[in-house]
Amino acid sequence: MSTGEDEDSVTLESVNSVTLTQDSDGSIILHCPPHGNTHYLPHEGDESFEVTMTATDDSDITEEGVILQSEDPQNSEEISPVSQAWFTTKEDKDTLVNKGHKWKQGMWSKEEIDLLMSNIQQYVKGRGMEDPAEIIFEMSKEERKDFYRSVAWGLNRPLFAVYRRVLRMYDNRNHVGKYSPEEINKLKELRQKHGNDWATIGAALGRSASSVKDRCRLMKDTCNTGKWSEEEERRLSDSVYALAGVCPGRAVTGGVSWAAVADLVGTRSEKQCRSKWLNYLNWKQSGGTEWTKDQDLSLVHRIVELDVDDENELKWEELAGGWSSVRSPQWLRSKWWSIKRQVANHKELPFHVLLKGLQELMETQVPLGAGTGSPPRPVTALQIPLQITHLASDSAGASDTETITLNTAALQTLQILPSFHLHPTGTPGTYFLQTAANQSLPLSLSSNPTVTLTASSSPSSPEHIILHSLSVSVRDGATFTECVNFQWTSP
DNA sequence: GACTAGGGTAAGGGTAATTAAATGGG
DNA sequence: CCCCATTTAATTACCCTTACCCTAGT
Repeated sequence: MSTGEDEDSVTLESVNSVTLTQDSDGSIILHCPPHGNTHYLPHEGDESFEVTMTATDDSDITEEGVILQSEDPQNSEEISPVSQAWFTTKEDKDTLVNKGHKWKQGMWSKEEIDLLMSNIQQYVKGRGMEDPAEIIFEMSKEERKDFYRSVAWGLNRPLFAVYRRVLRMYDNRNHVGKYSPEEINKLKELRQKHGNDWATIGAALGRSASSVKDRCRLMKDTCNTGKWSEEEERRLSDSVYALAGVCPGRAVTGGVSWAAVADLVGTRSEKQCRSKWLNYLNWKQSGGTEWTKDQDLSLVHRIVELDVDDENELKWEELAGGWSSVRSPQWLRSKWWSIKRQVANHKELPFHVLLKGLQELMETQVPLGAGTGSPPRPVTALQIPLQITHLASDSAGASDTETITLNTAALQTLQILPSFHLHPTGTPGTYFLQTAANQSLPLSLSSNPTVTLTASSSPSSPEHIILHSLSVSVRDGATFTECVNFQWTSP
């Protein structure tokens, strides 16, 4: 895409209005004022017309453009036995999985957290209380009897895992942030006095037990920081190979006790050893080659091929196989993260949308992340192809409603910004809606948003269309809520 | 007395985000 | 050589599981 020409056309900057222009090469450019005035101005129909963009996937649309939601599949589901017992053993897990039950572990997905929170909310509301912390920390277990069972509904995790997460989530001494130097000193003192009684130490510091425990793991009185010396690196490799019981040069990416390694190394903590090994030494010792830029795309391709719905279904051990430039599965995973984070709104995107978008972008050489120009680090958001069936530009003056069809995926990634561009890709009818970063719209997977633009042609220059309003509505379940409604005043 | 459900702890393997240091052009 | 913007290495806050322990009730 010829970004240069686009820049040129950004000449038309009316302060209080949004203009949609089309330049010589056919690019359509939409401009909003730099600070996005959002005050409401009820303008009547004078020369305006409406463009309604309606999200469609394969579901049906009513005449108003409101899409009927296909039934929630979730309701019909049985309560999973996984979430109803306090299982702790591997055997329990295996028997349940063999019976065909889902068993989730590892990091909680956003969906799971949302479900958990809403379960808690429901439980609390049902009992006429307002603060879940009351139940969790103040009630006796008799009083909260079925609490954990209830909130675990719909989650394919054992009760104890749910229980853990709830405690962490509502313990306000658990997300305190960085330790100050004073805290560190106090922590060292307390450690001397109380040993590994983390609960006591935590109470004295106003931190959770696990927080102080973790902080202590990072510091060892004999620890070096900063760059590793060659001598240290050598000790690390020797220790890892010795403890893993393999001959030097073989890849080792797990199965060693890092605490034991750290003891042998002497000058580094277990965390430092692990990190150094997995992110550098393992690869260096086994004669790895440098990772090249085009392997970024190869990685995306390989992930696409796996065709999984959820990112945490990816098996990094498998993905890491086959290339000498990969330092460890963990390293490859962080590589993926750095690729993914170039998309400003990656967190809001469903996995398959993100993947597809990334692939398209990388294949078409659209630069990600940093722009080429002088403005510092303008992180671009994902560009989403937009199917535009037709756009009203004739019949200036007539109040007109046009429907622009775009897929749901596109709208899920829409970000409202001071300025965004619509520019054609060469294929008539296919456009990119490109927005810049920062203000993203929290559209969820299930939402079917409707975008409405109101605009009018400019009397002085008929080829310019002034955008008066832009609103986005999102349906969440049965309720239809408006989540963005910008109106701009005319000059 | 053994057994069990529910609840709890410390240790240690992890991830994700931030910060510090190195690097590569202009 | 300096000045930056990026990239990479190191650090750190926080997360999750495992392996065990405890207690009240049966």
